[in-house]
Amino acid sequence: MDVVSPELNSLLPDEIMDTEDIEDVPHSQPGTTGVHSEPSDDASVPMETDTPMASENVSLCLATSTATTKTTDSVTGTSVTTSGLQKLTTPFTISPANRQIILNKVASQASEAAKSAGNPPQVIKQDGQKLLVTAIGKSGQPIVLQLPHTGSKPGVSQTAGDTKSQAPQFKVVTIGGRSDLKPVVGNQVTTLQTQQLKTVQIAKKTPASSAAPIKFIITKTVNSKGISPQTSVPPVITGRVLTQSSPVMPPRTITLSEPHNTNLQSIPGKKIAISPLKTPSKVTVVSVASPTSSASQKSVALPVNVALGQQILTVQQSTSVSPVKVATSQSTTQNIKPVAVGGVGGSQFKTIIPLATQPNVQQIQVPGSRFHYVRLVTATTASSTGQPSGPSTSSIQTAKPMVVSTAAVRMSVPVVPAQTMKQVAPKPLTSGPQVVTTTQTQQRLIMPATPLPQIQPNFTNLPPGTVLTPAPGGGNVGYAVVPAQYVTQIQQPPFVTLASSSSFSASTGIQTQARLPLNGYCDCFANGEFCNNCNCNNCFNNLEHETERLKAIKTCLDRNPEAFKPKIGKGKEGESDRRHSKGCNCKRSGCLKNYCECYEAKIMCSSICKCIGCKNFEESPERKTLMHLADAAEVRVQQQTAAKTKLSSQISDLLMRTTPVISSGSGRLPYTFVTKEVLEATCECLLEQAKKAEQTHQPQVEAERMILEEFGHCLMRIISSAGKAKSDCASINC
DNA sequence: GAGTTTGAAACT
DNA sequence: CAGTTTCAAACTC
Repeated sequence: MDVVSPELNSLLPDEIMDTEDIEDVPHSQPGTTGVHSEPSDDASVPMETDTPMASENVSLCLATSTATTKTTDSVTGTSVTTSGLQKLTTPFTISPANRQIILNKVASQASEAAKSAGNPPQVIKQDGQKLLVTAIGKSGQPIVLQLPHTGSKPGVSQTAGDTKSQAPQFKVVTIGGRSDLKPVVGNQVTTLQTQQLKTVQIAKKTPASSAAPIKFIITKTVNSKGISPQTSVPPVITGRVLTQSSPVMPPRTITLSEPHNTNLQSIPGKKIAISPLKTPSKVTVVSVASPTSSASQKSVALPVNVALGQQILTVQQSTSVSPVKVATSQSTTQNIKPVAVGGVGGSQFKTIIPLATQPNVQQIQVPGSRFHYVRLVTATTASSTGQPSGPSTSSIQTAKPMVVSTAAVRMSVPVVPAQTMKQVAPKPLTSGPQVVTTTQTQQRLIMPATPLPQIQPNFTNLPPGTVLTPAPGGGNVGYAVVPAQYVTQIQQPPFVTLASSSSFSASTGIQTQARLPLNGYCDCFANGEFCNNCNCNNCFNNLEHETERLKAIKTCLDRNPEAFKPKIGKGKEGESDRRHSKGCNCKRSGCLKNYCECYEAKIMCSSICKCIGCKNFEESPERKTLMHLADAAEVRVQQQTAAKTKLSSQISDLLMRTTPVISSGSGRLPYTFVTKEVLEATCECLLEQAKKAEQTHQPQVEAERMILEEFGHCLMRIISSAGKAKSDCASINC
């Protein structure tokens, strides 16, 4: 088990790491989300609950303020004690012997100690235990994941030739705890005290927000054996989460069943990037519901720590099993649309769906919408038993996949709204199942970085973006099946460098860079959108190249964490509502041309601007003149437009009134009566009237009036003659 | 539409 | 952090 070091995490872009502005997504029903290890009558018992807790802010960082967690490896005798704030980024130890995973802030150190003592830090491999998961902390309680005994693992059928695959790798991500975590049948989960899970960043902002409910999610793979872990937990397939020292609540253990044939490779040095430094704004909730569960499917907005701007990709999969139910109090549409997750307006959700390998995904363009929608056309017919349908995952087929109800599922992943949401999608360089825990206040999505040999049986068979239904009565948590591509895309080069066996990532990264010009991104990309109907050449900014695209995004964020943030944001207190985040640097344009980003945004230059000869300030006469001219021009345009519209309307009206009388029958139009002779006669009349006025020394105004009056008389005569002619013609015809 | 100007971003 | 380069948008003709 590896965890990204704080140093590495510090390299993560702010969008990913910063969560200050993120607020909880309201949960309609606390304590309703749960994970079902298997279809069973116990579906009503969720693994996690949504009960709001005070100071429930939980980040991926497993932080404990006071509680001390101590775990002892029965085999190695290694004891790890942790106390104080604990970040998940720190490695945690896994004790194969006692089948426990200990989230330990000093795990790395303990691991070193264990290693020096002859105990390999990655003990998980030894037992071939596959999945793990997370923690859901409950107040004050450390999380211990207990792995199932591997002694008798009949179902483990590793792919021939892959020695590493036999050694399962566990990815554990603990985000936060919930107070009301409910044990799932056969699964025992102990929760940590919320305070322990609280991250420093969160603590700074909201020490204890009772209003912010914590939502945690546990992702697990369930053995298909259908064995009820509650009564008897097969050592092979179950992992167990134990609660330690829970002063308030009794420790609860969640037994996590693991797939028999997981191919995850345990690669030392692999780390899970979990925002160590900053509290994740939202935690992606991945919930797995028991297929047999009668509970409706629920969708959860899943923020992705990819600052893509404002796109929303939604994947909707519907099956006849059960209706989709929005886990959050918000409507389905709301899940799709940007949701004010954070206090900062503009937070938006995006559902990121790797489509490269998903032929059944359709990209939907919504007119007038900046959001991209993706629909999964063909719903995966994942059976309630969770049996993988894909042959590719044959090795895992025996394993009982997580209870994935593929009934109607809907997932929306909020993509990092530039300044509102920051989250981390930890990318394990090695493929492996990952545990996702979430708090109500924050959701974090942990996605498999690479093709998940082991967990795929459970998830890969589902369409990307599929939301695994939470347990009936469970919280507003949904488990999203996210293809590995997304994780890899989100991952950054820094992670690659850390990976001991990062050949995959490194190679892909190089390839991506070669194919995607880093400096030549179009507006679509800059806006976090897919290119559509663009004139791009060899465009990779599309769903077909989502992997490359996300890598490029990650690269951009590496270089400039602000890359996808809107440049025009809200100013400080007392300042203008809108201001440039960086300020312009104009030298020759005087900040009065669109070269200036401030001017272009129609905002004044501020003190942070470094422009020279700036004229874009409130009192600037040049600016005022420019504005006046612009306003005048705009007014003129509007007037002209209005005049044209009115004239057009009048003409149409005139034609409508005259045409039926005159044109009917003979089919001649009124203007056909205005012959050359008629015009000449009319003009002569007008000239005569003008002469008359001149001779009588009438003032100009009176002369004009006389001429116009004469013109009116002429028109009346013309119309009258036309009508008479029409009438005569009609009578003749009769 | 071609050429020039400009400034942000990337790069060193 | 400063200087240089690159490049696409804005602008001009």
